Amino acid sequence: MLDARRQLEIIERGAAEVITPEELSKKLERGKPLRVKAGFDPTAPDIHIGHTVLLEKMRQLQELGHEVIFLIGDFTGMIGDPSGKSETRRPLTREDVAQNAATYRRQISKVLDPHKTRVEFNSSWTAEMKAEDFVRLASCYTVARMLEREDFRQRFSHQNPIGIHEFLYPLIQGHDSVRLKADLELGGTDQKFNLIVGRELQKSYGQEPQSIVLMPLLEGTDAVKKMSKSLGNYIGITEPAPEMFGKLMSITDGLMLRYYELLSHIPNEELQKLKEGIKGGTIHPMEAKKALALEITGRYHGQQAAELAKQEFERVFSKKEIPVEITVVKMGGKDGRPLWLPAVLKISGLAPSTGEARRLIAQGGVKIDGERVSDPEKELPAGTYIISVGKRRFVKIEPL
RNA sequence: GGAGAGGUUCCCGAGUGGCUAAAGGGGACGGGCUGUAAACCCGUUGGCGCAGCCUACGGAGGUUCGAAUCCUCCCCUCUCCA
Repeated sequence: MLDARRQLEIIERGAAEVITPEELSKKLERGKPLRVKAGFDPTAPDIHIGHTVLLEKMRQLQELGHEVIFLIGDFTGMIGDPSGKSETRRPLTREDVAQNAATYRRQISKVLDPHKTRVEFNSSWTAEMKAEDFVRLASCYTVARMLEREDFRQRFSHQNPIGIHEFLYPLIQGHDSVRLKADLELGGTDQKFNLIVGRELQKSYGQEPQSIVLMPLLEGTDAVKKMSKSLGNYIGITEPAPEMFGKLMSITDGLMLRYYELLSHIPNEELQKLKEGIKGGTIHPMEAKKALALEITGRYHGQQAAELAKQEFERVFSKKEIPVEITVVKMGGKDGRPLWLPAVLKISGLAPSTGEARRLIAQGGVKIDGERVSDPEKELPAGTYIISVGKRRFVKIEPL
């Protein structure tokens, strides 16, 4: 095992907060593998690279020789995290959970070593708890301390409802740490309160409290809001390689450095050099971004696919050539009559409506075989054409 | 249970009888500049073979030559009191 100081350096990379570094350092100095816990929601198993920030941290800990537990909160999921607005959740069935777990297992194997990863479900011990066990658990915490949690505090002061059962969420999550005898728990910054409850509960149950590493919530491709599916600023890890590569290339330089810090496997020293190189002008940001896109795309699709995605990117955007893979749409007017361009754009999916198509043409966004067209009433005789809208949407039209 | 506020186009949000396909902002898209960056500038942002027509301001009716705007009923959201 690496010495404690080096380990801590690696663990702290990208972390928003460590509670507390001194305490964690002491644990590491013992030279024994730590038991590391990270909990995941049993819903939404279709993960994006924002979720992988936590997974990458888990991977690092695995490589440092620690025992990593991937905990699926299937029991907690029935309560619904209070922070998740008021959406009443449909309780997941056993089959849902099993299926989601399988998806998780498959997707996380791209980051974590499946043989070293212990997967647990918190229902396996929570479902067996008796009423008195819950009472004992609940007695370990006070209402006043519960109300320290920001969203509880706010709702309480605004006289908005707080279900009693919502208090169980942090308690059960903390109790998981007790059951697992966790030395360290990882979570997003939004989980801070819950993880701290875990510490308190461990003390109540006579255990050494877990340390905590909080990871930031990764900003999405817009560089402002946190990555989420509903905001459409995400990069899903199952997206096709060219798509993934392209999205990574479109992020801002600042965000690129953040992605490097939180997602790349390059060591801290190299990261430092990279930052300096970009600042000093010896490294072109675009080259650095290509390397990042290559690394991440390669992680989920393999080196070869990533390399092809890069070539494709350079082909289409640097050399302005047409893509290798291009959607082909066959169409033709009746009796060889010419095709009305806006209709062609609509049918081929390049525009959602003929109105939109007209606008795109008028604004100079449409090219046929590389030639810009400006007449919305343009008609095309039957034939083969490459039509493009903007920089990235291409379709090949062929006669029926 | 009682009192009040509100539901407008992708989102926020103006609009209180015709000049309103509906201000302004955000987002998105297209163009310019570039590194598909970012920032910035310009433009577009209901549908339709489009100088015109059709559909739209929670839903259903009604008043009116004319309604997002006025009336009636219904649905939903929120706030305050109990």
